[in-house]
Amino acid sequence: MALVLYNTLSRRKEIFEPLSPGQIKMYVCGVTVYDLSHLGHGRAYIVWDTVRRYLEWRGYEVTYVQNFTDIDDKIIRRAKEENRDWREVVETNIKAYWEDMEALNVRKPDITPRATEYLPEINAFIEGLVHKEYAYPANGDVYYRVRKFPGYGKLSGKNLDQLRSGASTRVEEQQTAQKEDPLDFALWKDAKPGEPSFESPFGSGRPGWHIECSAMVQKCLGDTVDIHAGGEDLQFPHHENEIAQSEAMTGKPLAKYWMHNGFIRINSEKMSKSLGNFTTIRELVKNYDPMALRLFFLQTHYRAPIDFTDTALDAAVRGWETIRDALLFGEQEFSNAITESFLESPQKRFQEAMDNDFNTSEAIALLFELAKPLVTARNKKMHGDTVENKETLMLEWQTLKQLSEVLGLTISRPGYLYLQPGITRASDSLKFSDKPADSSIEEQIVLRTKAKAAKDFSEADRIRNELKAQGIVLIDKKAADGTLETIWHREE
RNA sequence: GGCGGCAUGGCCAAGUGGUAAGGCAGAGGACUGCAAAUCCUUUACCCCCAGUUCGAAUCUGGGUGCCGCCUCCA
Repeated sequence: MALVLYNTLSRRKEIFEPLSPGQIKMYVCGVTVYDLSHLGHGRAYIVWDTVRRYLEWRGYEVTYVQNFTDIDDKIIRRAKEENRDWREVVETNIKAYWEDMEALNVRKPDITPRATEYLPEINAFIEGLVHKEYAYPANGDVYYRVRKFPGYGKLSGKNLDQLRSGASTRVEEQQTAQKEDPLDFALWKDAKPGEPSFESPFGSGRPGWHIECSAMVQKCLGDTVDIHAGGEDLQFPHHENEIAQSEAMTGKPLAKYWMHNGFIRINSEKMSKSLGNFTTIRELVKNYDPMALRLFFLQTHYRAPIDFTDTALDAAVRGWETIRDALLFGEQEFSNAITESFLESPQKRFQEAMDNDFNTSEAIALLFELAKPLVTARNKKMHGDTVENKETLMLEWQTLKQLSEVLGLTISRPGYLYLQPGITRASDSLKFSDKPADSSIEEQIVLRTKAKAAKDFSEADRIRNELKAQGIVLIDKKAADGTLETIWHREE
């Protein structure tokens, strides 16, 4: 079975064949670090992280490069507003980015180039384009001559004459005046007074956004990469411009496959700052398990839009609890007896799902299938019953664990056990079985049992709630001999 | 105005020619003093119309609705 993925360039699903066997060069457009990362960034990098993890699981050696745009108008503006040095703004936000991604279990890229670290490459790139007459200097700026590149629009399906009408009204007057064509875009921007600037053959200034990526892709990965990915909004103009720059320069395709992730919506509207419906990752992670968020994003196909609502998120939280409980149960029951055995059928179906353009929805359905018997066994144990079919359960757990990790779904608190190993019973006869683990809990259970016998249910419930507040959950059940007994376990 | 995408049960969401995965929620039953615990059972003809086909949620045409891009943006 072959891996198939949707290529934005052809607008079709294509069989994936890397440029060189077994190896994949992957470039993902990163963030502009002028602010904290929001949910949309979270989704994007969870998606690409999952793609990377899956490709590696599939046996490929992946080189994953993701840049930071660390010089740009918004960074300069933010620095001014906060009366800070722009470099400080950059460092603060990069640090925050790493923290957020770590919480979401997004692995670090192999290489994380920053625009300002690649100025020699950027300058050389621009010079090359000027030399080939794909670019021209104008009053300290340098622009790309869009009409010179025949393939312009091939990624986004736009054509130049359609674009023209819209563009003319939106570009600043001054800029328009010095451009040969309103659609031409800046490769280098002339320094303005009081703004950070860098020396270059074109005078002092700073690079345009699009050229950074072209230069960094080439330097880090070469002329052609296997996968170039980013948010769907980057399709035009960013990726279109990258293609124009890089392909004009090298004469080779910039990327074999172009992939784009869908956006997040809030109440069916695009999430954006101007609409004020903007949530940062760290804000959300305060209240929700990051893995629930990850599950939430991966339950929807990566190209589809996601409507972000409280009810949908709550559902994901509950869903994650199921998988988490299954993982924890296995951890508790079987961690001493780990073998490298897995169930082949679920693995195979998992691969088939993921091979089909990364169908994480189907893959997650499989995770739930594996989790279900584990959770049932867990519940049985919680109710004092014995766990049967341990061999099968262990295989299910190991398979679940393995496949969950491919999706980046792991328990973030190591050593954290959901169920206390010992379960103590308090029967109606007030005699305890098993080893007493905590006498004060047992005393409470005895008191509650007495209260129940006296039909003082409010007192019985009071005791139960008090223990519950301490994480002790009581369950009444009928024992084998027909009498009632109370068993307890500790949660979290 | 140009280009593109989507429309599946209460909510979310797979499924791309053969009689609808999964999650969440709900309902009924068991158990219980009650139950937030657990167990069992259970809930869809896939926006509308026409067509192709032995057969369509899945293909074609038309319609309706929603959304995105065309400007910095994951």
